[in-house]
Amino acid sequence: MTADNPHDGRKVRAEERRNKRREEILSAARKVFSIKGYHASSVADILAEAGIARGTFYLYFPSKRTIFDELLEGMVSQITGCVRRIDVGPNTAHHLEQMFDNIQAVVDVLEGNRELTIILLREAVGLDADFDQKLNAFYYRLYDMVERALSLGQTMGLVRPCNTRLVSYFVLGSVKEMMLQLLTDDHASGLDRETIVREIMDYNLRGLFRDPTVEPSA
Amino acid sequence: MTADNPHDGRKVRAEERRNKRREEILSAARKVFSIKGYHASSVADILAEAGIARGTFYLYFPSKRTIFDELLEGMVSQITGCVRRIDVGPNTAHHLEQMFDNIQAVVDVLEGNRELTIILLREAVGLDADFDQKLNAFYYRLYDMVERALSLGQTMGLVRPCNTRLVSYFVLGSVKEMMLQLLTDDHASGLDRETIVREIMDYNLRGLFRDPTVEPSA
Amino acid sequence: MTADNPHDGRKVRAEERRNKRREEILSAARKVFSIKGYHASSVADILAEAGIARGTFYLYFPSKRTIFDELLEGMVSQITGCVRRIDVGPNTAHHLEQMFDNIQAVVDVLEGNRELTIILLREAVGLDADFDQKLNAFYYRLYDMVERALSLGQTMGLVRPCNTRLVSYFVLGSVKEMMLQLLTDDHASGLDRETIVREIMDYNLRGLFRDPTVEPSA
Amino acid sequence: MTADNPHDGRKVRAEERRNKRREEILSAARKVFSIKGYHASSVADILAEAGIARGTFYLYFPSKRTIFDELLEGMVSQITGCVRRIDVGPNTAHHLEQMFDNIQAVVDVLEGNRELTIILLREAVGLDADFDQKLNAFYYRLYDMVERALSLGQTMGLVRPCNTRLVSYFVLGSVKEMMLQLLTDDHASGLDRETIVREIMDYNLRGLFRDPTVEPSA
DNA sequence: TATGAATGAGTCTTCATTCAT
DNA sequence: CATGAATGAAGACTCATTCAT
Repeated sequence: MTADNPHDGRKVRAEERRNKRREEILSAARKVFSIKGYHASSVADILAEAGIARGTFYLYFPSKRTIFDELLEGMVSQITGCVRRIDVGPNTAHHLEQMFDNIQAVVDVLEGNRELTIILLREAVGLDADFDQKLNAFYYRLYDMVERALSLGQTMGLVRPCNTRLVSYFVLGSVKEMMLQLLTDDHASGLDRETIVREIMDYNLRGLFRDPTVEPSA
Repeated sequence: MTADNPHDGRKVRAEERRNKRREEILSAARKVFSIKGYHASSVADILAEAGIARGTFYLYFPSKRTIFDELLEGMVSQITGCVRRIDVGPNTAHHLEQMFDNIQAVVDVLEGNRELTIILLREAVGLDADFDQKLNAFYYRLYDMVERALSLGQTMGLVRPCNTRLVSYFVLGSVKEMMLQLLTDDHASGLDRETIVREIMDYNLRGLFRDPTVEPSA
Repeated sequence: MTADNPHDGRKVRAEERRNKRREEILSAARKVFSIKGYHASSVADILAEAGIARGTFYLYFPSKRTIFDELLEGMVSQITGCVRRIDVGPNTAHHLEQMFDNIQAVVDVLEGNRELTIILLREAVGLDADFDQKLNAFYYRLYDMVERALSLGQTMGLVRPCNTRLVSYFVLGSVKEMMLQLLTDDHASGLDRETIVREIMDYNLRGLFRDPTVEPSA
Repeated sequence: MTADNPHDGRKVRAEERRNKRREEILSAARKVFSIKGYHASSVADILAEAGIARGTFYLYFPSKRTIFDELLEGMVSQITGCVRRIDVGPNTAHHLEQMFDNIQAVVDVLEGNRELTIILLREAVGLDADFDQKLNAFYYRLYDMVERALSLGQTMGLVRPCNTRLVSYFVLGSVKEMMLQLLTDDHASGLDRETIVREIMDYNLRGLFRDPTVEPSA
């Protein structure tokens, strides 16, 4: 059971090599998908990018579709994972900070996974009913988080009266569109993360706060 | 010269029948594409939906791709056509009204073409370089319109200082996301157009206006 | 029964119109086939050339294949019809004259039906087993005529000993190739019929005659 | 560096297998095309003949057209390659021998590639402008060789005055027709190569030589 | 008789997946 | 484990022929 068991050691190293290979293929697929899109990308493209043989691919992934799923699942869980539920506290600033942190975290993840983000925002829709379902579930979860935050804010008198469901669409939609354009258009980038997040906050909060005297962005 | 010339009459009726058939096929394609997406839809699906034979399809449209293009082009031109450039006048209310009218017009078009809107918002990306180009051109045009309106608003002291490009992404993104969700989710609809437009205006304007005392929604 | 029976007259005129139409279509098909070849020619091409509707074509000919057959049959019977069996007479010159006349007649027919000749020589092979059969029958008949003439010539001591079958291939082959090239290449034409026939005679006879002192071409 | 390097060995054997398979498919296509002709042959026919799956075909050849081209190109280059330009020497016999060798070589190639010859002589015309071009270029080259040989012969006083272009058509035409008939008709074969070549020589030379006392065939 | 819209069998080609080596 | 040749289902498109008007 100890690590110095030669049998286990071999196993471990084999496992490591296998994982390394897996990652290489995933990486190649990520690149290919983000450039050409799911449908325009062939398994052959991934093979070429990864420098492996056809059979090898299917040794690690059961299908083209599966590897795409896995890439997106990873992205989805990263995003879901980086968002923290707003902690109900006594003072406003605290909530704002949490919201700010959340947005910043999400933007960080998106920017840090340029390729996956592009895939998620452009290609991950309309593949088939199965996948649409999954993706919808993901987005619903995000909508719900935003919606609950809004409701909470309304209860606390921080957020003006509004249809929270609709506004949750607005909030996520505005972020999605901006991120996609920023990552896609070469001449649209060049903005630092700070600016981006502040613009998001300003845009959203000034529209959401009942009390216009609050100044969210320092 | 009169319409009751039998020859002309026959011609006219033939033309009518032809257009009717074309519309039927377009309609079938619209439905199929909006449900299954471009790639998952086969010409056979369209034939089945339209109740016609293979050859008939190609009698009216040269390819699967072409009919898809035509559907989207129609949608794009409807949207582009219903938007009026904001007329620069002396008083704020006037501008707001114009903006309101524009948004209302767009929302009307989108709601009136549920299937096409779904296609436009979900599927019309990543098909191929050619089409992406066209679609980008369309969105750029919209971005520019919004951006120019924002700049004008800033000049006139109505709009707070902001990165107008980024904010144009926000504005369109929020509307796109909301419309897609509204048209896609069965339980999310049920909102009347009035409410939707007012929410859009509130959400956007309260974030954009420098003077928070303005009350855009009556 | 007389021609002035109004009913018969109408019938006759109808028959005439019908034949005229038939000829127009045949003519259009001839042109189209000779330019684009059988396979590259579509029924639509013929319709366009003839200025008729799809259905009309099938009112006169049961299929694309049939009209092609008919064109070639016409050509074949013209050729077969213009060749006269060599009349066995006592003197050589007479035979030569007959041969000369035959060749001249064939060349006349071929030159007078440029389009059909091209079709016959280029396209009328490899269509399908059925047609190949027919065409072979036609050529066999020609081979046989030449072969019998050669045998006769040998019996009469005019033709040198040779494999008459092989030589019949040579004779027809040389004429076929030349005609095709002459009709096909624009810069190869310009030769008058006289020259062509004399060259054919010289080429063939000087090789076939045992007695080299004979001077076939005047 | 030696051949028994296991890696190289495997590579070499793989290459061999690939070539073998290629040849099998080529062979199947050759057979199918020579029997049914290009247009009447479907890729499915070739697959059935070769005993392979659809995909396999396209693994070795990009299209039906391509494999046909390759077959003919091979035949064309074999023919072109086996013909030697007549070497200008002082005595007649020498020239005749060279001519004889050339004809013999061509006949050998044609007889040794029965199927390809049939394809070349029957089908390789009227496929499309592209291919007709190629084939014409090939024939023009042959015509030119014959024509130049004739001109040379005329200069040397060996060949009687004649239109060398026309006669080059005669010469090639006679050989083409005979070969096609010989290879196509089952009952027409049975002649040995010697006889065939001698008949060709006799037929052509006795018509071309000014001096009829020359006896080309021993 | 003439029309031309409709038909659908037939073909080529692609590409994700399998499997023997 | 790795390989890449082989597979064959699936899909787009053509065009000769039919038939209702």
